[in-house]
Amino acid sequence: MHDIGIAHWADDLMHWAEDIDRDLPWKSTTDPYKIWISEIILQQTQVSQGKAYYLNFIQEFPTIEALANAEIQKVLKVWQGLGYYSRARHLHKASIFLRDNFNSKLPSNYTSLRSLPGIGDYTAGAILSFAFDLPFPAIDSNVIRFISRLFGIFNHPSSKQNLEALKSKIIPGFDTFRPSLLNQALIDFGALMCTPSTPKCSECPFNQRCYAYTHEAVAELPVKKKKIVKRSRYFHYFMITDDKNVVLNHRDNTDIWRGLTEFPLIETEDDLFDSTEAIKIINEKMGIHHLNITLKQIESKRQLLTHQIIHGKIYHMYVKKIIKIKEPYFLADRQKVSTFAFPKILTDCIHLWVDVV
DNA sequence: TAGGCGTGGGA
DNA sequence: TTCCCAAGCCT
Repeated sequence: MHDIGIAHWADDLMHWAEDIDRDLPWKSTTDPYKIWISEIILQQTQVSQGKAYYLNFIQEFPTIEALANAEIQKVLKVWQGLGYYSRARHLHKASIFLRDNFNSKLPSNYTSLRSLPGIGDYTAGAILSFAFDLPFPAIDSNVIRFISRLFGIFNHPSSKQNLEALKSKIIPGFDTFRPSLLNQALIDFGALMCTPSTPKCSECPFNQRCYAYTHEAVAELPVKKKKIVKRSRYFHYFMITDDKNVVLNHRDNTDIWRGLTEFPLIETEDDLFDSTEAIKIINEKMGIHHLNITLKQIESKRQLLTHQIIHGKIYHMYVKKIIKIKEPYFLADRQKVSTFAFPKILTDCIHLWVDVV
């Protein structure tokens, strides 16, 4: 492995960081709770997208207790549109555990933090260093990219060996620099200078020492993960309403958008769809018996997920008066609808109905 | 270890 | 359009 010596590169990194002032709301606090929330929100999420959610989240749930005492539905609602909803469920679950077992405080040791749902190696390091200034690395994709390029680390990206190699470069730096500052500098450098595409090599203080730059391997590092194969799925949603209510369903625990709310759904193998089949299901599974049922397609949307392409069609069906509905389906009026969290593919249609008075 | 989990933005 | 990837974690 390419070795340039810890003292000098960390020294230069910290010097670079002196001039950096990213005005981000979670940077001006040492409240472990707020740091925790910010780190969870920023997982696989760009700062530009997460910032507003962070501000809103800590306003809705200013403390661990407030979060623990909230309903999960409310937490998911605040999370709506951000994606990776297990983050919200884990936050809620962890906050309840902390309220009941840790006096509503985040622990300041690695083992306890790591045992909380949703907190992995990176987030534990981030909380320990940013909130408590303890010497733990916080190795996110920014840091992986920067350190891999600088030292020419070609390990398999998801191997334990790779993580250990990265750690071994960073940990000695804590002898000299405050963990919070060194970790922040590493992340900022990856985010602002050593970017994924077109990094600012010409103005980089390390360019003459950087393995990737000097070996023309910037594009090869960090080592890329295997390409994801996306599969297509075809969702047919039925927005069944009368003047007051709409029929809804909670998604179960075995698929995407777990815990979110949606319209009754039929999934098919392709885009083709038999409406007589749908009406049969509406009659039998929902118990809606109505003469002269007509379905009108009102929307066609495509939603790209990490592993799936959802081809969604939304049909509207107006029923003069929905008397009752079979489980697990349930009815919600306009006011109640706004308390549920919907996947992005449905939010426009929900507004279409809710906003019509 | 590999696959799965959302959404948005930029090249 | 399509692809990559973004302050990862869980199983």
